Amino acid sequence: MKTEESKPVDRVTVGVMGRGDKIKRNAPSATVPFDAELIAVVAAVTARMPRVLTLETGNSLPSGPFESAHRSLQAGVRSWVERQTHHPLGHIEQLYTFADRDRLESSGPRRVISVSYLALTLESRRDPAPGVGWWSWYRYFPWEDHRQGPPPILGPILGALERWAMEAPGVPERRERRRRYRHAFGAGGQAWNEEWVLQRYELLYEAGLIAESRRGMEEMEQERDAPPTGEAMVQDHRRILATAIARLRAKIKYRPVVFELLPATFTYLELQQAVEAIAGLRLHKQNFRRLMVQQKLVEPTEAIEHQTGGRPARRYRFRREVLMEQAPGGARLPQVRG
Amino acid sequence: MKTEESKPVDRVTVGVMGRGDKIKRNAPSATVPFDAELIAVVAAVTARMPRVLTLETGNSLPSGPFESAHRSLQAGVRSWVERQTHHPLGHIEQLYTFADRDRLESSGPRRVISVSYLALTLESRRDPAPGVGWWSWYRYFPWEDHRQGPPPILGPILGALERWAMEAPGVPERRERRRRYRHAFGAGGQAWNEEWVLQRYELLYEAGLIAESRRGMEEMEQERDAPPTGEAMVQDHRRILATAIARLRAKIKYRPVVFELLPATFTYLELQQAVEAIAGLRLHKQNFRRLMVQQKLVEPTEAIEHQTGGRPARRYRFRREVLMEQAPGGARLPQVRG
DNA sequence: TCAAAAGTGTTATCCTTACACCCATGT
DNA sequence: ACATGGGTGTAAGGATAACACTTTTGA
Repeated sequence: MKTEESKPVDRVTVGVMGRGDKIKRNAPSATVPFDAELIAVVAAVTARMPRVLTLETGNSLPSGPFESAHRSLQAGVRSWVERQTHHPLGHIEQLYTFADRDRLESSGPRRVISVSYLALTLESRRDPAPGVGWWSWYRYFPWEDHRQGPPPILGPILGALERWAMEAPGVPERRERRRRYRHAFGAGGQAWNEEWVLQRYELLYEAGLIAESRRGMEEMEQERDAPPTGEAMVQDHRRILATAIARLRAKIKYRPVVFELLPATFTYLELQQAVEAIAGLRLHKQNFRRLMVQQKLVEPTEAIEHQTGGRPARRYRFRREVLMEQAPGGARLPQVRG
Repeated sequence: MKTEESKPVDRVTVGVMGRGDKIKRNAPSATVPFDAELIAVVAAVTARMPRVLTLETGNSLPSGPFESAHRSLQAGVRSWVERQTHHPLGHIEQLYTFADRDRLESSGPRRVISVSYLALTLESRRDPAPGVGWWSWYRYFPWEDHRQGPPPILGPILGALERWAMEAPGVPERRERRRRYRHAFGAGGQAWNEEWVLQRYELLYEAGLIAESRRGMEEMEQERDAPPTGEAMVQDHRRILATAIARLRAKIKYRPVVFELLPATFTYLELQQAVEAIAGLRLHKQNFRRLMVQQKLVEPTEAIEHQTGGRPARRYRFRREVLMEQAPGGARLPQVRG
């Protein structure tokens, strides 16, 4: 897996250069130009499931080249998603940019720079294009949904990771591998941290338990006893999805982004269930409410929802003003006043 | 939330498309290729000042084209910074990617994709290249340093912003402009939020108070009574610096990144002053200490510092283990246990 | 001796967590 | 009637903010 390494490159050119000489900033390079690709993770929550908008019946994310007609990267993303899926986007934010090393194209090796985005919307099913659909996140990451407690798939996965740890050459390596997987997956008495989606995916990848990692290696057989580790995606799209999930799970805690995934009004339970779907965790009802009340995130409407299966519930709306207000979550610095 | 259906449908795909049909993803585009540029904000804290590593005696950030020889974007950034400044980098993270619209080059219009990075290091002055140097952040953003209370420059700036607000065509526009600048700058009874560096810069830019915004408009004279708004930089480098400062000010609150800016051991005061330099705020001594103690971020060493100007102080070291431990700051979700 | 900074303690308040319990409705 | 979810109250414990104060050095 290409992970950006942190070892300094040894290529250090030392030269003598005066103030007048222009340092070559932004000089048109003699190197090959790049293709720029835009990739979108479009997320929604429907029927208590977090979902992602896909092409090719679930095998890839909407994506396409950045073109000169696009006014900006964001505009390009919007354009591609709408063209490919007929779905207009609302809230959108940049995720990450990475450069594949020498992706091969018919016209020879070309490097591609990929800029990924995360968009939050409501699922809409009017006029979808062929092959376009919404799939649960947990189809691709079945070990990430802990709403009903640790999912059954986790046992076999931990077993396979333990075997992987034992395969390591030396004793310290074995210990290190075990420490890492237990830490990432909350095994061995440690707590599950729902934000570490990417770390878990990369660990599985490194352990050869992810289908994508076996690509290219011709006819490498499935490891004996390898557990199922979710549906694969084209290229590294699943990795990008993991990045998006991690980002959203982290962000939901300190910015009011859930509301982008909800209709204009909603009950407390719907709100809580949206957060639960994203975090993959069950939350405490009363305290969740109190949190909303106390942070003044919502205000009541006149509407009452009767399709609750119990007592009718008031519908609330997001207080848009909070976006303008102070306090982006917890100010963890003990400021001195005066 | 949509409640019409209660069955957890896991998949909603409309349309007929086999796995074999290919949607045109990543098709080699007929559009112009791009140059990719890497830009680095290299930050350090020395003598109670947050500093940035610059070229051209303070006018630009280290940058250069991404080349085919680079193994990754990060490797490219490291390579350029070391080549241009002879400074090796430690901690590094991606900031943002943007695409300029049609930057003009000698060979005609070409689009450039810029990927910016933030690096944290210790200042070192061995063998600096000519024109290379470290400058205080606040040379570029003099309104951002509130460690001695609101800086004197803030008065004239608010005055100019008020004039800008009054210039607006209609009454509601005037009101809106006033609301925006007061909100961003903590004027009119509102609190200063040190994280909103980029918003403040962009507001000044929009108001025509930033030198960079007057570029290209030929011989547009300095507005009468326009206050000094810091040193300018080449292109949009100052904007990138604003993004970096904002990011660092936010991140320092929930991730232990300050330690990347400090030597291996340090006193509490040095630690506090580094945070103060970055945040541009004074912090409460005792409570700051308590925060460090309680979060177990540091551990004492045997060393005692005598050059304190007062009672000697113990030197501490960062507990690297915390990076591996739980709790990424505040878990703002009331999880249910069991 | 005094300035300067290190370092300790105490209090009131607020936030978080965890329980316990009642309310209103549809079936 | 009862299951289901809506909605309220309260008490313990921990974190935070704001003070007040003592200690130890160098100059």
